[in-house]
Parts: sequence; C-alpha cells; structure tokens
Amino acid sequence: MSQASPIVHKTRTQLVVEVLREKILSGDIKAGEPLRQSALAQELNVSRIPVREALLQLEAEGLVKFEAHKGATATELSVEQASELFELRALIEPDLLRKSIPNLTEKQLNHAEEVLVQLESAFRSENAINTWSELNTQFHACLYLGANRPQAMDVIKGLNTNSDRYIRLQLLLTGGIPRAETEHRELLELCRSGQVDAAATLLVNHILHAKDGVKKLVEQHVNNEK
Amino acid sequence: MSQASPIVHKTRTQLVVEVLREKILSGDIKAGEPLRQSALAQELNVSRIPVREALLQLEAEGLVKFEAHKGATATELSVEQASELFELRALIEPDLLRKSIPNLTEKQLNHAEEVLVQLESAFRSENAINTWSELNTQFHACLYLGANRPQAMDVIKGLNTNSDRYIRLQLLLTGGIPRAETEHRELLELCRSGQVDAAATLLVNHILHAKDGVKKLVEQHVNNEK
DNA sequence: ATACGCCACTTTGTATACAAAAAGGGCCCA
DNA sequence: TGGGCCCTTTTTGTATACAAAGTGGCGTAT
Repeated sequence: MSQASPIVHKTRTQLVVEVLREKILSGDIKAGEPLRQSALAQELNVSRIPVREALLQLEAEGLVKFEAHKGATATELSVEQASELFELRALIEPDLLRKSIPNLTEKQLNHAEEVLVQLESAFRSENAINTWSELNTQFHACLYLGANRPQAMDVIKGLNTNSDRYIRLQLLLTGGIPRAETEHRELLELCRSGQVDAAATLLVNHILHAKDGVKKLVEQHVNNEK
Repeated sequence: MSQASPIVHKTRTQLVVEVLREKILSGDIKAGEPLRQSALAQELNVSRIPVREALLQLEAEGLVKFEAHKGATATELSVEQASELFELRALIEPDLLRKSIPNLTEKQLNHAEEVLVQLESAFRSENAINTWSELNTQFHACLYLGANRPQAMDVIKGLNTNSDRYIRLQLLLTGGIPRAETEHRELLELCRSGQVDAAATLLVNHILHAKDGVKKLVEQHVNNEK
C-alpha cells in the first residue's frame, strides 16, 4: 500500500502545462511572446486541445494572457507587478507564519531543514537556478504548514509562481540573492525556538529585501530592452 | 466610436462559464454535485469542448474540483473554508483600503455611492439576492481603486467569489445581513472624509462580523444536511 | 456466502475536421 | 502618395469522432 509513486497517468494537458510553465518561468519563452496553439501542439506532439486547456490553466496562474480570437502571450514583466507581488507576500506570509509556528511539529521542522540543506547546496552548484527557485518556494511553504490554511496557501503559491520569474531573473543576472541564505537559516531557528514575533519580523524584512533587489534589477533590465 | 456596448462576441466557453458560475453561486447546482460534461453540453446546446474549458476556468476560481478521468464536481462548503476566506479578506482588504483612500477621486467616491444606493434598494426588494451579492462585491472593489493594486484586486476578487456562496446562503436563510447596510454607509463616509485608520478598523470589523454570521449559519446548515 | 476477475457500459481525454474571426496585402480611388 | 475596402491567409473556436480510463455488475471458484 505504498502511496509513494502510484504510477499516475498524467494527461497530456498536465504535461503541456508543466512544460510551458517551466519555459515561461525560466525565460525560455520570453515575456510578451505569442504562443501559437498549432506550433506548440506540433512541437509537443499533441493536438491543439490539450494545448488550449494548458494555456487556460496558465492564464489562471497569471503566466499567460489569453485573448479570445487573438491568441495567447506570455504576460509581461514590470517593476509595478514585482513590487506588488512582494508587498502582498510581505502582508500575507508573516500572518501565516505567526499562526503556524505554535503548531509546527518536530517532523515538519526537520523537513523544512532538509529542504533548506538542498537549497543551500543548490545555491553553490551552477545552473541550479531552476531548482533553487522551486526549493525556495517549498521551504517557505513548509514553515506555514502549521497554520492549516489551505486557501491562503493557494494564494501564496500563486504569488510565488509569479515571483519566481523575477527571482530567476535575479539569479541569472547577479548569480545569487545576497542575504537569502543566512536569513533562511536564521528564520528556521527562530521557528524552532518559537519566537513568533522575531520570526515574523525577519520574514517581512526577508521578503521586502528580496523586493528591493528585484526592483532595482528589473528597472535596469526593462531599460535595456528599449 | 462609442465603447459602451461594443457588440462583444462572447465565446461559447465564456457563456458556459457565466451560466455555471451563477448556478453554483446561487446554489442551483449544489455543493458536491457532479458536473457531467455531456449533460451540461446538451443542456446548453454546445459541444463538450467549451464545457470542459469552462470547468477548467471555474476550477481556477475555486468553485469546481476537476479530477482527471473522474469528472468535475462543485466544491464543498465548509465552516473552515468560510472562516479562512473571511479572515484572509480581513487581512488584505483593510491594507488595500488604507493605500486607496488618499488617492480616491471624487468621481470614484460618487461611483461607490451609486453602487451603494443600488445595494440599498436591492436589500429591500425581494429575490434580489443575486444582485445584492454582486453589488456588495462591487462596492467594496470601488473603494480600493485608489490603491492601484491590480494583483491584490484579483486575489480579492477570487476570495469574494468564494465568499459569495456563503453570503447568498445567509441572505437566503435569514433574509439579510444585520449590520451590513449601516456599516457600508458609514464606511463610505469615512473614506470621503479621509479617516484612514477609522475606515480600516471599521472594515476589519465589518468583514469579521460577516464571518461570524456566516459561520453560525453554516454550522447549523451543515448539521442539518446530515 | 464471499471474494476475485472478467466484461459491458459510462465518462472522460484527445485527435481531427470544419466554422468563424482576425490579420495581412494588394488594388482602387481620391 | 495615402487611405480605405475587399479578398486571401492565418489563427482561433467548436463540433464530431474516436481512444482510453474508470465503474459496476455478474458469474465463478473457493
């Protein structure tokens, strides 16, 4: 009765969603780039139906803009969007963390630490941008498990997916995110020792600090485009 | 060049989305009820393709659960979900309001008032549950326009859509929401006079108060079901 | 009697085919 | 030369047809 790897039959739609999401997040598909249904269908060896359904899902995630009769494009990046995303996260995540800390189990904390270790090693290895971003989101999510707030987690997940594009940009262009590593470790310790206020404060700063970094970067990046 | 009613060609998918959303929100389609693609297609005189695409969009909105190879169902209501929805709103909306008030134009305030008037008259007329709920959301949204926070507005919109199911339930069962009317009017005046803190505080209470009402109701409603 | 497996039926997933809307280009006319 | 209209081409939207997964019931064997 192992439920480990239940040989799930993924639908073609799900596969397309994953491929396209990764391509958009990684920048392989650039912002504003039109996504032709037939071209994608041919490229991925499926019909247009799964492609369309995938594009709809990605639109819901905010990665794609789908206009009737006009076609789909990867959504554009902007300083405004980045700022707003991080500020929203700075509002919601600390609240989640506060609610979570008192209920975090030893097991959950250990799991968070495992993720953190992977995160730290990914930081060092080259070309691990994609996994770093993924692990980063996962680490944050781990810490909120005690809050038992599925809806809020969904919202955060969505915000994180969108933040990812900016974070990867930063990783790509600067090679790292200055204080993230030490802050993560520190955050985990504060959670472990149950220091709610300190942890929440650190988290706010952690997120706002990330925002500042991204903001500067996107400003000049957008300038370069023109 | 009037852009008033630009003879929009709605796609069948969009039509199906609207019909199904309304049916779920109004309770016409009950929580947990399976949504057979062929049945819906036949009922609405379309093929299964637009139905599928509509179901996917509704899943993104949180109104439908779509399981591969199993089918779609209207998501279940629960006290936990209701509480979480309103608490999240109580966190995000006041923040939006604070940022909005200083930038609200006279025009925007007047528009909010118009909506409020409609809301008040809908309150009195019978069978206006559906429009009440819609106008309620619209009124709240109006007040946040000054914040210029499209992402946050999207999040709120989603949370509101889900709250709607509970609010309509309350309207249906109790005939009204006790203090909502007076609180709305009061809120508008505070916004007009630029009393940021007072407005934000009132809004928090307004939302948490709504939460309490819904919570009690859903508790007994869920009990009755069994 | 119960548990297991086979088979028919239902429902979903996806390919293909066709219809309709938008985009591009050439022609006419001012 | 420049603007506007019609026609062609491309691309999207939707119906239909087919493939595959899931579901339930019956029969058989233990």
